[in-house]
Amino acid sequence: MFEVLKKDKRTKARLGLLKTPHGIIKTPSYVFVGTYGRILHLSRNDIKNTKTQVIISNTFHLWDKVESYKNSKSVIRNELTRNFGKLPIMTDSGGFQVLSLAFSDKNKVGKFMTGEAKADKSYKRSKIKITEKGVHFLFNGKKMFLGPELSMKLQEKIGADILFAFDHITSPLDTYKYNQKALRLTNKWAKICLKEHATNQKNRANKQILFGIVQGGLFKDLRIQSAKSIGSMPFDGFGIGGSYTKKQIAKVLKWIIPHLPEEKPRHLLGVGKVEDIFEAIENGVDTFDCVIPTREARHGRLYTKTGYIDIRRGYYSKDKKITETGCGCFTCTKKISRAKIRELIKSKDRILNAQGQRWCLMHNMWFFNNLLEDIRKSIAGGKFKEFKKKTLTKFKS
RNA sequence: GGGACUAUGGUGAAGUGGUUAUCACAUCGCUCUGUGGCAGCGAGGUCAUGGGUUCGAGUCCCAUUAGUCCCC
Repeated sequence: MFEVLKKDKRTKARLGLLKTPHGIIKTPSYVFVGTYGRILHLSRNDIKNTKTQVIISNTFHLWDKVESYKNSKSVIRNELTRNFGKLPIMTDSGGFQVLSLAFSDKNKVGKFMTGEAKADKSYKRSKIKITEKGVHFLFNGKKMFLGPELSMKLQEKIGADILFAFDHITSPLDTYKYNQKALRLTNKWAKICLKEHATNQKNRANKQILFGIVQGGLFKDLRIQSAKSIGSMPFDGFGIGGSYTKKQIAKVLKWIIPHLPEEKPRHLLGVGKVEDIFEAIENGVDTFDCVIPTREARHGRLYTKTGYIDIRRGYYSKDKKITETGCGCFTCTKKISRAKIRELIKSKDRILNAQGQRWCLMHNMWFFNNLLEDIRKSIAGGKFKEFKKKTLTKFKS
């Protein structure tokens, strides 16, 4: 299922192949986010043009579909394949909603996650109730419940290639004691997920892959404890979860990675700025997903080797150059100028605006896929460190 | 020559005389890390100019200037 092709001599970076029922992922690889089972504004052909290898959708957001297609098998998987193309797909467990729904205001979640809201006492986990069995919460005025068994059942029906166990994420604002409690639940739920998963896979032709999730917040002993316990369970791979204040990702990874089995793949959940990618890979991460390339594309931020540009700025209104000279993305190859992209994305017309977003999406996704391709080459050539230094020196964030 | 109307950030508009002048678009700046639908947050006006009335004027009065329209 997972094959390590080469290990970097100076770092923990590694080159690998992650084999799934719907294709092989060359690792390290970026995983793009298609929460609702599609990438907004992109057709499967567009996605193909971005060299995307794998996409992650969200169980929580696809829940409705599972309900409505209760009796017809593989309908959702077929729909995902229709939207994404024939690609390996991951599904997140819905565990993250434990956090985001608890704070409902989406703008606050970010702050909550990065710990920037330390002084604000209104950040309380007040809108949900977490029990031994899972999480009770209100959504659109409806009382709902999601737990490990249900998450596994839903994920089985959605039909992704790689599934994640239902975990309990914490925030940098949570105390040691709270993290301890959360960790106990994550471990307990992990076992339930494994059991449920085994049952679900019995009659499946193409077995789905299941990743367990390491938690433990920003506490070294809890992280190590979690890596050891989750790492010793018979998962196919491991997700690394949590939320971090800026620049703590590498530190946490250094605690965890030594305690995870070498032969199994590791996925870092929700992280993916350019600098973070290098830190993650350097510390032994194989895949990672993040909304940054797609969300920022929709907001008009385009990535280049020297940093990003905010294409909506007036400065670009007469800029006839393509986004980046030498870029092989569909947008740049089609010679869509910065001025044109700006004109479209600034448009109040829905259709035109969507076209602008599409050009940006294709550029950014290609940019990140290309970067990862270069990283893979650098590991293959034994020059990862040099490539990291060269790239980050040039790239100004 | 006579009369009417208008004059508020870059643009277009709102503003019964009373705390830090409102909105949209544009501009500039910041943000986005297990997203979800033309993103969010923030900055820049002292209200054409000069006087006057008033405790207090963008808001009332006068003059000047500019523009639009009408009459001769």
